[in-house]
Amino acid sequence: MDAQGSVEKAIDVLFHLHAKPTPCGVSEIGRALDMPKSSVHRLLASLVRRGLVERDDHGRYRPGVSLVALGLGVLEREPSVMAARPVLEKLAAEVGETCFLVAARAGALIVLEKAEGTGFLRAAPQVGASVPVHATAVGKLHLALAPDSLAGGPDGDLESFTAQTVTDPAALDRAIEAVRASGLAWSLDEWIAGLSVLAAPIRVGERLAAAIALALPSPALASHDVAHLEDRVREAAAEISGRLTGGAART
Amino acid sequence: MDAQGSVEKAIDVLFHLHAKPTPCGVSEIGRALDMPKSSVHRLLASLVRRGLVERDDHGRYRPGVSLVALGLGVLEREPSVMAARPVLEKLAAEVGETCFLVAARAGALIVLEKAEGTGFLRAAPQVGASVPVHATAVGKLHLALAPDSLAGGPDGDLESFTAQTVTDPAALDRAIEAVRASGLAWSLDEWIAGLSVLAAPIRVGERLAAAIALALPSPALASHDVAHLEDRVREAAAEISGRLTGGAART
DNA sequence: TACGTTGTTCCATTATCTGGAACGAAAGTG
DNA sequence: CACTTTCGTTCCAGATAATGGAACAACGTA
Repeated sequence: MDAQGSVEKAIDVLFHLHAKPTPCGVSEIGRALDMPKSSVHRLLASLVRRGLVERDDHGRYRPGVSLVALGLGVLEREPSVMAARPVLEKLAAEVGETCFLVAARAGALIVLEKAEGTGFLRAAPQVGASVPVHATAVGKLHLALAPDSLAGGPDGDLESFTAQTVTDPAALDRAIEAVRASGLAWSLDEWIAGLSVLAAPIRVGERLAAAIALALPSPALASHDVAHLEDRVREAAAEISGRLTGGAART
Repeated sequence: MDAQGSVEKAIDVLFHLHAKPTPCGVSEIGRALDMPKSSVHRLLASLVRRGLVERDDHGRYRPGVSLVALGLGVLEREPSVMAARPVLEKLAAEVGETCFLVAARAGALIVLEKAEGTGFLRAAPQVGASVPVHATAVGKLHLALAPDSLAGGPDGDLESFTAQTVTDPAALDRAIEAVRASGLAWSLDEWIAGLSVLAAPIRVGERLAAAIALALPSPALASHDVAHLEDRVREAAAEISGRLTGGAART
């Protein structure tokens, strides 16, 4: 966690600003990151000069708007996002629930895109956020189909989020085997109580490029035709796969 | 444009990666930014360690997924975005055309949010991008109602984008006066040929907090009831203003 | 008013960044 | 297939730029 160079310290400052919901002052950051005020001040000055950090009316610091262009640029660069966006929106509108595009990046599972449904379950994970592996549908999907894409095996540290979280490695292995057999993954209240997720793989060739996930409030499972949901999610994933391999990713 | 410290150089490298559509190599960046390979390599290593930069299969460098969390975090932090999002979506769905939320940040006009319509005109500006001042509807709106929010007066450098761009300062002043009188701003092919935009101010108290913009292909103006469009955009802006002042910005 | 805290500036010390050169590997070329 | 070019990476002495304590001024508060 220690910073080695000035650029890494600057990035740490940036992430601290990002983590805090309200603008921060120099002294506060210095105390939190154990850095002298003058260093924080100088690093912030550099960040401000490049627009990564701004100052509000009271002189306090907050993340700057240049970051949104950088962040959105990353998403536009991802072909899977471009291919998945319309499909996600169509699926979300049909089913009325929120669905996500998730992929393994830098050894973690990152939410790349989201299409919100009409139900109460809005914005469960944020775009850009990372989700746990062993307690989510997309995580089990990756463990089953592309375990190498995730850093750090799920061994030993199976954190328990809810009473339904699978914490026994052997049980997790069985679940993974079931996912491999069916080509679909479920997560029933295993990460967040009341949240059930159905995930399907998006393949390009033999590789697992990403996963599509449909999130529902667990009680809503009773009022849905589960077999139909599985078919629709599978179809959507296949459609995205087709767009990716077919090369029709242009706007 | 010259970098002074290592953090600013690192940020310059980051922006260069963002500007290039494809992943870059160390030497290429060094040549473009006039920096020795070894410096670029070390800066990139720091950026990679913090996840702001990633490497593809061929070892080349590209912006990393950490940036999307940072960028999206900035948007979530903006109350105007949270307040405007549902209104923008509703307006876009009703009119069938793309509409934007634009605000002045750091002396420039930044697109904060976008709701795409069903027409052909998709994604004209990107979220996070900046738009010119004197040739756009939102720009004239800001010049009329809050000129101090924009850095650098529009004097002298009225760049001509199309044949319709207003390049005469006196004519621009007259246009600004008309905007101030009507409370609405139009841009007819002044920035991009074929693109017409209608903008209305979002006020919080006396201050101009942001602007809502409805973009249409210029030929579509004939098939729309322009007076009705103006009313709807005005209503939408008023609704966002109300959400901002009413304090009902919670999810 | 006196106090505590803030953001900012200054400056000598030295740690850190610099950037040229050398290296092995990979890609391109004859 | 050998040759050449270009790539990414590592190394290291020199020198620049980062460091952090102290002093300063500006608010906001007791």
